[in-house]
Amino acid sequence: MSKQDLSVVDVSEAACCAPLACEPLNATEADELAPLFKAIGDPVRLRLLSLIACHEGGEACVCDLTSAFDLTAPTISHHLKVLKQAGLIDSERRGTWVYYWINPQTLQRLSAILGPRQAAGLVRA
Amino acid sequence: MSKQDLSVVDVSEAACCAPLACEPLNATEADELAPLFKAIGDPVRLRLLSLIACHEGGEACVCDLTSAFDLTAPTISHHLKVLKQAGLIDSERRGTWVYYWINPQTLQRLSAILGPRQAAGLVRA
DNA sequence: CTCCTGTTTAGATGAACTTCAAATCAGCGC
DNA sequence: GCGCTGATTTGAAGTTCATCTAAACAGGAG
Repeated sequence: MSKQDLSVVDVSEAACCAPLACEPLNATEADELAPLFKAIGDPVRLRLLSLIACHEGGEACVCDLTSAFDLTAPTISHHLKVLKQAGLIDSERRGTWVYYWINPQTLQRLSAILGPRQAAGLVRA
Repeated sequence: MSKQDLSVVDVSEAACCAPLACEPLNATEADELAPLFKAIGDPVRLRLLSLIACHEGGEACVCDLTSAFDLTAPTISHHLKVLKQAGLIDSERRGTWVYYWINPQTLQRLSAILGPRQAAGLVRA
């Protein structure tokens, strides 16, 4: 708590246009960001993320997800854990079932890093 | 101007909000997209991509890139190959040096998938 | 042509990842 | 309590990946 709360390395959000194309990521930033992309760099996890995001109410229980794959429950559970540890999703147990939902902030952050626009509505076309 | 005409006007992709959050990716789409994310899911490759994107003229030669890492030239070459095979960058040899540049289309596509190009203004602090 | 620098390929090794089966944990109903 | 269903953890097998060294390839200079 030396300075303000610079908790997460947030990539100079306001300043430039395309974060990734504006100034080179340093090793620290890359080490922090790469695992997020790696987490969605798997077909199963990408589909899981999509299934959760699309599910009504914005959340889905594991049983719904498992039935969409030809994989065993432990495998799905493993992938969900990876996504959760990356901060892409969150979960909560309600009675018998465990529900997962998307963390929009994290997703948005990744999109912003890759994509030029979106930094502000005033960005030139 | 029958109703048929209207029905033809399909706004499947324009109407929705966030590709990933709109309707679930099927296995084929996920199998196609995941490798792209996996390609940038490595700290070295993410930095490489950023270094290339930021370099003046939009392109960088391998010698510039190699010097930014504590890795051997073959390792850098390997990572560049991965990025190129994913369609994220392209390259050309000019005399002694080989130059790499970003393929903006691919990058934009990934950003669009993650980023809810949602109508509402984004976070404006 | 021969050497030298820059880049890529080939092969090898150790770490990480995906997946499963078996076991364990967490609620719910009898 | 006991058993049942849903979900996660554990341990292990097979595969993929990142990285290196050594060698090959490409182009320019002497």
